[in-house]
Amino acid sequence: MKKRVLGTIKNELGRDFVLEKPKDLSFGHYATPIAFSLAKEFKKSPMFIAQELSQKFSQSSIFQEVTPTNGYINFKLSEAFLDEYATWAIGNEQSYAKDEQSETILLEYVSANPTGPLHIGHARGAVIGDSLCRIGQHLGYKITSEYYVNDAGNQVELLGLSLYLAGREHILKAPVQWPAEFYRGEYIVDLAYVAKEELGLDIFDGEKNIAKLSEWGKDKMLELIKSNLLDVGIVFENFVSEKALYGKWNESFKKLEHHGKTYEDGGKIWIRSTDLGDEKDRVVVREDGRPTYLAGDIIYHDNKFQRGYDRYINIWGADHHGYIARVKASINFLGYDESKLEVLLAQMVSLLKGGEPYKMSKRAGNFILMSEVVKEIGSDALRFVFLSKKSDTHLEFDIDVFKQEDSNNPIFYINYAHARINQVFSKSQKTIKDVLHVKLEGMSEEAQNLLFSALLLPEVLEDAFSSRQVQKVTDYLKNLASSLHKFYNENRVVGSEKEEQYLKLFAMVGLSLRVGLRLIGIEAKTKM
RNA sequence: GCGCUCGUGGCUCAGCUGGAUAGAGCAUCGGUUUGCGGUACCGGAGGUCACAGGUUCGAAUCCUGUCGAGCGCACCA
Repeated sequence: MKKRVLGTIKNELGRDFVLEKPKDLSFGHYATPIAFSLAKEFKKSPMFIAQELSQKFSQSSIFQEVTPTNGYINFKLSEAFLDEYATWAIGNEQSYAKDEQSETILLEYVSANPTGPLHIGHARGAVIGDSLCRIGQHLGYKITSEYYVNDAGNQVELLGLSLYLAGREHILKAPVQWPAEFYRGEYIVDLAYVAKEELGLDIFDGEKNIAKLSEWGKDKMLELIKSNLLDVGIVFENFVSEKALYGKWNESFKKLEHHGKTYEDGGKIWIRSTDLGDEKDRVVVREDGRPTYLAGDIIYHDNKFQRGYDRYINIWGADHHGYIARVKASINFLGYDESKLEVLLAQMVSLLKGGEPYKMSKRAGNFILMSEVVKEIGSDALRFVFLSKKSDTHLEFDIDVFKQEDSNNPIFYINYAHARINQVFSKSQKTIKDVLHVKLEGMSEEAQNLLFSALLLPEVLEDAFSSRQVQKVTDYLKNLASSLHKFYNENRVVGSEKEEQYLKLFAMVGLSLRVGLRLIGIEAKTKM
């Protein structure tokens, strides 16, 4: 819809312009302040220019009215145009709000260490990534979702050691000293028991078995993570193992060397990341020859860029923001265009329950499991909260709100609107087919506005995706639901003389609610 | 100390490629049903957009400085 409008206006004006939403729908559906910028150029008043320009549109069929107001030009779409679009959309649910973008994107998210179940902090990046993926794919982008598995390095070793100690302590009842940094969550003890079943009791016999426990435990944890993800409807296309890529280090290293971006100092190998704005140069190979974590990421990004996507998006926890500069520098040093990499940061989440704050920490024992919260409020609500705020702002929410069944609970509120529409249809004993032919013309101002809001979904999706701000979708859905409830309260549908028109209007609203929800991973309810 | 992010009604946040009276939800106060689910709707009150300068026709939005908050500052991952 917006594209048609943009096209039509641009055609008349013959230049670029900003198209925005008026503050108030009573001004029109779209508006442009272009007259202000032209005022200087033509040395005429904005009012005069707006007046003149708006007359150009008097013949257009998609606008009912184009009016100059205080220098703005306001466009009001014609009912025939809105109706035509709605009729098509209702009749073509599968194609509605789709687009034909062709960019290929590699989207990496979650990538939590395979050393424990997902906690609530991971959940945010997870649902944002998944929703971006769904929305983007709907718009035609070719998106591949990927999970980078940190299966090399200390963390996994630590997992093996922790399992080993847990087994000795709880199963063999041997006295054990726990170093501070070891994993102490309950899941470690549970997993130790599983190890006893699957690997036999003597796995806890001597330290020689720790490597085996690490490897086995990591696989188990990855399975657990996958099932945590599946519980909220997330399935990854690719899992890439850090360990498996390690063999390619020489290849990547040669590229860095070739570009003269490495040097040796103190027996270690460094990269000159300060050249590109990093605070200091970084070690990539330690004195003892072991590559650092950054080296792993260099290999991984080398691998990513070799696969030739148009764009790369990483979703990281906000505590990694200092890491962005060095990864970007590395990509540049490898000879790639680092501006193709975009990093979205997911900020911390603070959870409340009945006003009481929860504290969480990744390593200590008192973090909140994602699965726990899913169990309490369900996948839909969990997804909705995490999607309803910009990813890089702190998010605070109270679990109890999502157990309420009233307008305090946005997911309930939106579902209720959708269910209401269904209810009205069944009460009227008519189907969508029965009303599709009805023309949405001669309707009240409110009805027209509701229709217009319902038709905004495609541009909301486009905007949300290109700005990587999924909360624009949740906001839109809340507003649309609110408009529906309001309209419902003020207008009787069943039995009124406008019944068929209103049913068609409702069908359109229901469609946008349903499709919008689906694209953020939530199935709309038809009954409450 | 350095870097990043940020500071908008009591609370949680929109708005930030400069543009029409700064918006919403919650909380609060007051209303709405002899009608399709009141599990809903309407209205009131409440804001020096942290502060001080600057840029301009116009600044919550851009620039500079000050104050305050969070996070990061590993050869860990």
